[in-house]
This record gives sequence, C-alpha cells and structure tokens, in this order.
Amino acid sequence: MQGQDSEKTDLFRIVVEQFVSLTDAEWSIIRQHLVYKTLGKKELFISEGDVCSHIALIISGSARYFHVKDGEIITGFFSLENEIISAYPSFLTRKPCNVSIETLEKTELILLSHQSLQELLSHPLLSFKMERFGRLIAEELICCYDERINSFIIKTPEERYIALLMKSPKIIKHIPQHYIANYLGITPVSLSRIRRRIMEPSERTMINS
Amino acid sequence: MQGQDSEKTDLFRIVVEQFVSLTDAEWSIIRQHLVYKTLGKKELFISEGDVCSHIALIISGSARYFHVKDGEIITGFFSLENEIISAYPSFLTRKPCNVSIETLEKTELILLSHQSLQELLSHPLLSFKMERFGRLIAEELICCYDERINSFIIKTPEERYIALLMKSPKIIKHIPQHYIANYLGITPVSLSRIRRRIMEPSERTMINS
DNA sequence: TCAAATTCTTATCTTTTGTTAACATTTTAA
DNA sequence: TTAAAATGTTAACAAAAGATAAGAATTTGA
Repeated sequence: MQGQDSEKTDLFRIVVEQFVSLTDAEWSIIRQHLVYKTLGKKELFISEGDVCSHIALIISGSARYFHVKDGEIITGFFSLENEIISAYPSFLTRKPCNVSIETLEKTELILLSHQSLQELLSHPLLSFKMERFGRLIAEELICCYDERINSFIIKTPEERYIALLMKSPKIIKHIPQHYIANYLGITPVSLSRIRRRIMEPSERTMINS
Repeated sequence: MQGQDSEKTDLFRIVVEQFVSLTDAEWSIIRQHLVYKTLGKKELFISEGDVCSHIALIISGSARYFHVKDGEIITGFFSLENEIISAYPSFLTRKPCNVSIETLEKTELILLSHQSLQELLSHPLLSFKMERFGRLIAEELICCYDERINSFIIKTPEERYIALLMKSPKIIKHIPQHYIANYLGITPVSLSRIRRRIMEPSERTMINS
C-alpha cells in the first residue's frame, strides 16, 4: 500500500461505516487487506466459469454484468460509481459464476479478496462487526433483488423502462441502449419502439415534421 | 409454550443449525421466542401495505406471495414445507410491504417476531451466532434471487417453464397453473399454450385422436 | 349430493415482441 | 485523419403473447 493508494482505499471505510462504525484501530486492520486497482475500458473483472475471488468497490467508472447464450451477449446488470461489483453468489459459494463482468470505461476499484474477508471474519477484534457488515450488505442486496424481480412479474417492459427512467436516469444517459434493453428483458429493437411510443406528442410532431 | 408446541418449535433448531451450531443452552433461549401457529386454507400471513412483523418456518403446508395490480391478482412466489416465509424486505426495513402472503392449504408455522430477533441479536450470549445466522440466511436468499432474475433475463417463458419442471416438480404438481403462469411472468392462457407446445408428439397424437 | 366456483383448455382477434436487414449517426482505434 | 466498429432507428414480416370469451372438467362447500 503506497501513499496515494492508501488514500484511495480509505474510501472503502465510508462504505463499511454506512453499516457498522469502526475505530481507527479496526479500520487499520481492514485497510491492510484492501488493494487498489484500475481497469481500462472493456476489461474483464470476472469471466463466466471462474470462481469470483474478489468483491470490489467502484471509486470511479462503471461495469456491466453479462451472460453468453447461444453466442449472443446479454447484459443483465450494471454497477456504477460507489457501488459494489462482484459475482456475489459465486463469491459466496465458491462455485463457478454464471456471469461475466466487464468495465464500461476506465474504472478504479478497491478490491477485497475472499481469503481476506475470511480472515477478517475470523479476526478476534473484527469478527462481530464483519459478520454484521456482511449481514447488512446482504440484506440490502436482497431488497434490490426483490424490487427487480417484482418489476418482471408485475410490470410490462414499457413500465419497467419508465421506472428505470425515474429511478436511474444516470443509467439511461450513460449506458448504450442495447445493454439497457437486455437489462429490461427485451431486445434493442423493442426498446427503440417503446421509446418512440412514450415520446411526448409534441416531440413526436417535431421529429415527424 | 405447551408441551406439544415445544416439540414443534424444535423443528426450527434444525434450520438454524444448518448455518450455525447451537448448544442446548443457546437453543433454549431462542426457543422462548418462537411461537407455533396454524393457518387454515387461504388465510393471510401478511397483507400488502402492512409492515411484516414475523418470519416463519413452514412445518407443513404451503403459501403463495401475490400482488394486486389494476384489480388483478398476480402470484409472484411460493413457499413450501421446510421453507421460510416472510415479506423479508419489509421485515428488514420496517417499511410497508408490497406483497401479500396467503396459505394455499392448512399450514403449520413457527413464528419469530422482528422484536424477538432484535433481542436475540442483542443477547450477549447469542448475538454473534445470530448475526452469522442472519448473514448466511440472507446470502443463501441472494443466490435464489440471482437465479430467478437470470432466468428472466436469459430465458424465454418456455425455457423458464421447463427449468421449473426440472427443478421443482412439486410446485408444478401441487400448485394451480394460473399461479405458476404469474410466477413465470406470463398469462395462464399463454402457459397453457406453452404446455401444449412442449408436449410430446406421441401424447399430442393420443389426445388429438 | 349438488349447485357454484375454480381450473384449464381452446379459439379468435389484437397487440406486442422478435428477427432480420437496411440505413444514418456516432464513436473508436489505427 | 480516416476506415472500421458500434450504436440507434426504422421497416417488413413472423412468432409469441395478451385479452376475451366459451366451454369442459374438476374441486369446493353448503
């Protein structure tokens, strides 16, 4: 950990302290396990079939999760700045993951390995807080998953798109549309039609004229 | 806790010990917080808009999770024997839940209230193991959610149905088809067509003749 | 037991989505 | 800079799904 990297890894503390408060002594132990890393654009964080060995906090940049099916690439999720990336089920179960994760742009990460997390979970001074952190992180993730599944069950693709517009305009603006289409469970062509359908009549007139 | 109820609540110990081992002393503390309860067929466990106050283990019976949208009832999930039921996001966040849960048949439950869980999480002798139990339960749930979301992104409705056939024949056999259709994200009519489509040609001939 | 309700299938028609391809625009990389 | 690649829209047609209704079979409950 060099000087400037150490500053970067300190950003991880903010995330942890959203769930459990840490003393400086506790933080200094955790910090030793963190690794700062940058990835260029379209670099892989994890490849389908590998066991996910790290979770990572995105300091800057973004990433997409994708599957390959019948030679087609299908994007299922995005992670943006200040969010965690990981093939979490694989990270937890130590089984090969069914997803690949690739950066969408130059991305700065803070990494924590599975091995390191296990050490922290076993560390006499930290185990309790780390267990709690792990629980609260997982519980928050459950709420996100739940919302996403409900949107598939209850909403039409058009409604899902409008909901995404409202909730994450950042995704709509910064991420290619065919990736968003996959995320919504539809084709890019279909999303293009939905966009035209929900376009304001005034705008529609402007374009048609 | 009367004698026979106490026997029933002991089934909860098996679930906990799948994640953390317990001494008899520890178990006796947890057990005091458990309540045995039966629900008749089509009774509500939780109603959309309420804050979910309990998680429950199904000893016998089954339940379905449903939403109401535009007056339509849409079933999103099922829980069977030996599984947990709860509007977990609501239970965790103390916010009104967006789902109702109703038994599909006469159902025996072991209840643990949010209040009780908080007490156990604060109990000096139990907090560590309860934190760990909470973490591991949440992590397992994440894996289930992940699989379900991936099936919406990657698979067609027909492929989702076939996957359900393979993985949970019990659901297909015991649960009305229009509920399963909702679960797959399609209409009952559409599921009926899918079933005919994937029916063996031989069977199809038998029926057509 | 028997009428009512539920469940499932099927048919018809409409709407939506998927597929493929063409084209314009923008971005990327050599 | 410039050719290649990526992105987004549109069109035409096919396939699938939704909506509605009718009817058969099964289940439920009084």
